[in-house]
Amino acid sequence: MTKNLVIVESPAKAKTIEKFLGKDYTVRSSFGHIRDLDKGDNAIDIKNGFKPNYVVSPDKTKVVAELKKLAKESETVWLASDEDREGEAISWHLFEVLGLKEDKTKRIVFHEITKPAIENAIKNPRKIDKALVDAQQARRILDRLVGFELSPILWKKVKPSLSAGRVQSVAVRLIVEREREVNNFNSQSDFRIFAEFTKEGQSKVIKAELPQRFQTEKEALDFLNLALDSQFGVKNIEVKPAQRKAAAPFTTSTLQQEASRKLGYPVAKTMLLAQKLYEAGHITYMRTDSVNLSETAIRGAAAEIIRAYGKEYSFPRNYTTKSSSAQEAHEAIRPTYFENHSAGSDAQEMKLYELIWKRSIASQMAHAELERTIVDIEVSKAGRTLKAEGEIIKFDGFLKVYLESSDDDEDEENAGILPPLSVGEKLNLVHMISEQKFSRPAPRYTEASLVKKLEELGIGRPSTYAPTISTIQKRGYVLKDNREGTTRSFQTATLKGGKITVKTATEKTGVEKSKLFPTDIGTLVTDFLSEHFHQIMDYGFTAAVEKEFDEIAQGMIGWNKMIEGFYKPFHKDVDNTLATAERVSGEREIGRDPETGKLVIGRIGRYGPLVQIGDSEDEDKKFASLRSGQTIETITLEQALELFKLPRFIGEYKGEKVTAAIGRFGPYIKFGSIFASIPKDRDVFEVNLEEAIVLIEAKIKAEQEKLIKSFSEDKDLEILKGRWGPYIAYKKNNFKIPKDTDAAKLTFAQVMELIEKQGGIKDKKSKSDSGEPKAKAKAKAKAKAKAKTKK
DNA sequence: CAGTGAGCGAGCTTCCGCTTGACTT
Repeated sequence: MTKNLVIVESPAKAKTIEKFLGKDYTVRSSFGHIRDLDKGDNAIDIKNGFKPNYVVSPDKTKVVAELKKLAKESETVWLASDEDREGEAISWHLFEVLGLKEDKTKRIVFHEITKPAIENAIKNPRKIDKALVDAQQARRILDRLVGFELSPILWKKVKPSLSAGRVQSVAVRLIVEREREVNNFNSQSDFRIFAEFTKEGQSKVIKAELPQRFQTEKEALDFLNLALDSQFGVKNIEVKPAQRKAAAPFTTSTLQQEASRKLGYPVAKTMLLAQKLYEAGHITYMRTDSVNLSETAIRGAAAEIIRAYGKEYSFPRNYTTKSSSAQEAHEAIRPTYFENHSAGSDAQEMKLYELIWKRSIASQMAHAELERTIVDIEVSKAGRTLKAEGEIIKFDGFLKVYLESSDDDEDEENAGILPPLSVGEKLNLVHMISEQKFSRPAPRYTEASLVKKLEELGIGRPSTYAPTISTIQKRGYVLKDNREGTTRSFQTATLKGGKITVKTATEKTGVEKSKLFPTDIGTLVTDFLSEHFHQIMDYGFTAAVEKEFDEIAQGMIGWNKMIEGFYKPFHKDVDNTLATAERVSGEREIGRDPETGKLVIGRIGRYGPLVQIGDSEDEDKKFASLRSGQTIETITLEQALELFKLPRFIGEYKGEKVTAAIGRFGPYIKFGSIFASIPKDRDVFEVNLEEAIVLIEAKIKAEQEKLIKSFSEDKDLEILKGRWGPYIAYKKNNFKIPKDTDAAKLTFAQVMELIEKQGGIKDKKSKSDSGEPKAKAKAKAKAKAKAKTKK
């Protein structure tokens, strides 16, 4: 029998709070939302004011049953879910589902998990804010309406199983548009002048640069020629104090960005590691949009900074959140105990913890005091001055522990220390270089920079950034990929020892690592949705509906009124699109085949993007799949024709033809019935007979080693080595072997037992026979369940 | 359109936000 039941969202939080509250309080967790809209078509009664039909989520029935029981036994139930829209809704659903009584229920909130905060919350209970709950219902219903009306359009007009939604479709659009920007970018070049000097009698190099840029190589060379006859001297020295300030402590989004830049973690990995640190009690909650720190945290950080670095390094303060969409239900992400400089159960967790610790500590440390020196160096004959910059750190402050990285720090070379100089002083030129520099397009998104952009647009929440990124990749809209880049030449000239040498040098351009690229399907779907659902695809759509949700939360409008206002025109577009829009395949005319004069087109087929010679009427049209990295939008006629050169005849081996081609699993060599994959570093168009024979022989050998064991009891039974380890093959059926068993030692009886356990063999040919295939049985069960709910 | 082991054809797919598990089917 408990007096008080407190319900929070997270079990780790429950554990901590229980300690603060003592024995009169039982603290349990709801594990997030306990109810959601029903799965099928009867989730929302559109004709009846969009009345939602909520059901307890299947994985929550146990939690709900337990909470119900505890609630019944308790004198007071304290609903302590987060203080934001979703949290308020969780409390309301709990109230409804648990059948709570108003006079025995109290709603409390706290933004930080500290004893005073919890005690204060208990002293100040309130009622459930129904207007805020309604705002959440509107959000939920709008997302369902958008997602479940748009996706089926894609199934009909593009391809089955695709999806669309308020968040994901805009995320894909960002990537598609960035890709087009990059591909259409017209790179311009100009010429920059760099120089290095020394002070008389010293070896320390002073680096300088001409602030102006030259448009042509001739202007740059003219400048070098003038410099050739020039004297160099210090014309002016400017010394300015400067400051650098620490960045705010981490939110989910900034944590993901920094972990990506500094540690190279994908966002999902960062969240997984953070979750573990949180569950172990090392850090505060990792899904937050707030930069706020509790009083306790600020005091704790200050104490640790003073202890470890000294009083002058401490600068306690709080930060304010810039993002307007922030709901600030939690603290910033920080260590629970600042005195622990290290925590975590493996190297990756420890690195992430260290990053969080440093960032949080730095946020409470003093500004760095710098002295920036700018020296103008006169080039006597040219009438222009070069600039040399130096920076001295007078007081390192927070830089002692942490410096935030930026996405493009290529140009960002730290200014060094300059030797003492005086105006009028002569300098010796070591060398002067003119270099052609090319402008660059906006960079393609990484997972983390996409999260940053989404947050700026107010799209998505801390709990959904990582899942959204994985969804758009799973749907095949977006691909995380690398590009090798191409070599390009640039002009450079060096003035050294009274001589000018002109040279053409080369550099790599377009190298990409772990960047997000749109696939053909991603591009196609984005164009389709943009054409027919301009409003949903607008980058400001979420911000606009958020404004209306806020009005609902303030009681200014009813939620069903808002939804109705949105749904009427939206649904009209849906009907209209279903009725009138053509099925799309992303077809693009690439050119004409010079041999036959037939049309060459690119489009998306059943198995993905392909090029085709001859239109759909053509009897002898030919097909070829695109290779990875190629897209319908960018493939050239030359590249397309190249694809038709496959399969390519390489030569003969043992009297049989050897050919090379590209299949569903990549490039391969074919020899009789043998297929051997061509390794990544070899080109399918270049591989020669000698190399092919090596691959063929290796494959034959692998085939021979494939058989691990056969059985005299039954010739059809074999244990084979497959792609995923040993498996049992029996009469065209395959069966798994448990991980920890030695496949070679299995006896006939053991193998038969394994087969029996996995449902025995099924006749492949005849249709209705012993035992239905698994998938089918499942589908049937589902259909039955559906029929039931409809009644 | 086409290749490795399964599947081979009827009925399914899908949204966004909260939160963690997991009976091995």
